Amino acid sequence: MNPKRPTMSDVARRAGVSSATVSNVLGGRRPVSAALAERVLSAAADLDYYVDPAASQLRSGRARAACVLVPDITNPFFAELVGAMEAAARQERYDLIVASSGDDPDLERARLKALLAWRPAGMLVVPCDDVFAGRDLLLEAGIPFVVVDRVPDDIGTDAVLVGNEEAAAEGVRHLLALGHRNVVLVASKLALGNMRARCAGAAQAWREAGQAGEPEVLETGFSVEAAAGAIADRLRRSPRPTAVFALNTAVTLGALAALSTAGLKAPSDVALLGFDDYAWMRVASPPVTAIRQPVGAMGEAAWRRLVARLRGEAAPPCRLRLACTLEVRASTAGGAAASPRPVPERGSQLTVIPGRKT
Amino acid sequence: MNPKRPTMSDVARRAGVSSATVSNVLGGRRPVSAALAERVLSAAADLDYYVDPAASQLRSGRARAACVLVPDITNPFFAELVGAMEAAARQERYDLIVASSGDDPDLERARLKALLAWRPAGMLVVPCDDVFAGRDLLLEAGIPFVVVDRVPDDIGTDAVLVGNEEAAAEGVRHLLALGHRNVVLVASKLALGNMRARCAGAAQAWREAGQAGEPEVLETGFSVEAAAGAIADRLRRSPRPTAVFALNTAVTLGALAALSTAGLKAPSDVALLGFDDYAWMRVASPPVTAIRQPVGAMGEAAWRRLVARLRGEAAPPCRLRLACTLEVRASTAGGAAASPRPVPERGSQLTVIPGRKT
DNA sequence: GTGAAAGCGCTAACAG
DNA sequence: CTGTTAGCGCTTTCAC
Repeated sequence: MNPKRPTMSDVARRAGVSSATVSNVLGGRRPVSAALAERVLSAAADLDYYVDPAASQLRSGRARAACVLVPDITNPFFAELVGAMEAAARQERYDLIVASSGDDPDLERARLKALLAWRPAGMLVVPCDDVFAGRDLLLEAGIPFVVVDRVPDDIGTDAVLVGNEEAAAEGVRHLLALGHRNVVLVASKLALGNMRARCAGAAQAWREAGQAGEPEVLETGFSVEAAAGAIADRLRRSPRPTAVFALNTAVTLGALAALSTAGLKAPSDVALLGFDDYAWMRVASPPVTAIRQPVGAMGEAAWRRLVARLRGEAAPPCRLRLACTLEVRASTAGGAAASPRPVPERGSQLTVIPGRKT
Repeated sequence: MNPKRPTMSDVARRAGVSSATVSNVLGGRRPVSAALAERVLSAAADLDYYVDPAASQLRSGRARAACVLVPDITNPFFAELVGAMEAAARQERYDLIVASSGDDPDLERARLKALLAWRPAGMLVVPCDDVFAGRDLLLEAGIPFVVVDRVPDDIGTDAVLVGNEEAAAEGVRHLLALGHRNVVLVASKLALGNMRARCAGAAQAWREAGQAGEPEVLETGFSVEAAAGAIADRLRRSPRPTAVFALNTAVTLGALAALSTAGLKAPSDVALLGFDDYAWMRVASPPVTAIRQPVGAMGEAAWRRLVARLRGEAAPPCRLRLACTLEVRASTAGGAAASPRPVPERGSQLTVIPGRKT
């Protein structure tokens, strides 16, 4: 069909050397005289030749590819995460094979198998739940892997996540500072560890501020519509909360919809604090105060962790926790009179907490 | 390091057959007696064995992997496109290798080379511009490929895109029907064919409605901030347009920001018609009327086109054009009095226009 | 430094 | 139907 792609021996023939020499020049493993190297390189360029990574890996046993599995590449959060991972991997000349688990544990296992079949050097995974059904497949395969974002508590492996507790705590302190004493936390599903951690962090900050009890928690499910309905219902009951703290993007969208249907204005009627930070939050009316997760940094950090393992690092598993930042806008700050002062930095951007062996 | 992954001969030994038989059972290429097939399958299951696609492809010359190159996986539009492609590919047991070109023609070529090195069965590409610098690499490689979304006019290959002209025309007709006679079109960069096509479609609908001249066109660049600035400037000059038609997501966000800074309300002061359709548009105030692109359908269609070629279809190149739909919301419709009637279907969802040979 | 030859895991001929 | 054998494109001994 097509004029077959050139092979390494084509290059060798053209340069008048053996294929072993071509391999050594291109792979840079063993020294080759400058003269020959020159000839090989120009022959390769003439033929527009590049090494077949599959064949290379088959023979050498070393892969120059890694895999990424996320619950849903369609979700902008994961898309950005994958984008950052890809950029980082490219710099070290690794190719990335990406798959989605569709938030389904069975599919997660199936996709993991398909990915492992490629015999990648390593794997980056965002599990679809806290059980992480695919974990044993990874352990069996014996390749390094890093668990990202949704990290089971007992995971005995490298992990990269955000400081969910601290982020939620900062959000609650912000609301308390504005005088809110009747705050409702809105979570999608408390089955997700991230959601539980955010609720826990919020509750702790609440107590530490000397407040009685805990903020109320509303669990709405994943869809924007469901969240909108549940929040609207809650806003109609009294006592009406003075602030809504939405713990993910979908719920934040739901909260905006609920405010609109309930005919309430933020921040005058109810303050709104959201999670995740997207362009539309800056142009919403009012612009939405939100907790920004360092998505890109998470992707990069996960890749760096993986490469370290690929290079043979044998240190005990470690858990990287990246700090979120609070972006104060009008939905909490009270119109134009909002406090435009910068939010104080909370420690360093990157905290390393050693993980536990399993 | 790890207890080496089982190979096909491990399975053969365990089942007491030759590796060729294992291959035939697992690959289903040639008939095998039920008894042996049974033994092989259970041996494979015991060992948790799965075929190495790289080795398989090396020997057979047939790849069970395809590649996708998009400008930026971080962009929700492309993320959704890739998600749809992945889902479609998975159903036919193909793996997808995904890369981003970073909207840079040089990187596009480099990434294309890296992808082609895997000797994929085929390729799905969203070029980063209308030049499509990587085209020759694909032609050289001699594998089937489908160009998606940003399709050069003279492309002599399979292509999948939306009906940009028709979509923009429908948008303009909607605005005209609401009485708008002073409309400004806002494009990111007219260097992109999609943007030019949308302007052209809008202008044609304008003329066909018996209006004089053409709608004014504003070119703002890619960033939300730049768009916001340019649009705000324009809104301050007179005569102020009565409607703004934003031709992509970023510009739509920019338009919202501009309205806000200019202190204008949609639709009473200025109507706003956006492009692309995301959840936030439904909860914006006012909810944004927008042209929805059938992103998922595009991804699926592109995959189907590719598989057809992989199966050896030799028909002349074809250009699939999918229809967009207008989602009418409050930003154009005039508050609660908005016309909530369904938008009439414009022909079939899928139009096939034969491409030209190059 | 360089080349010849073996072999990674698999499938396609071919023999039986 | 099933087994034997060769070889895909590459890297790696091991000679020289």
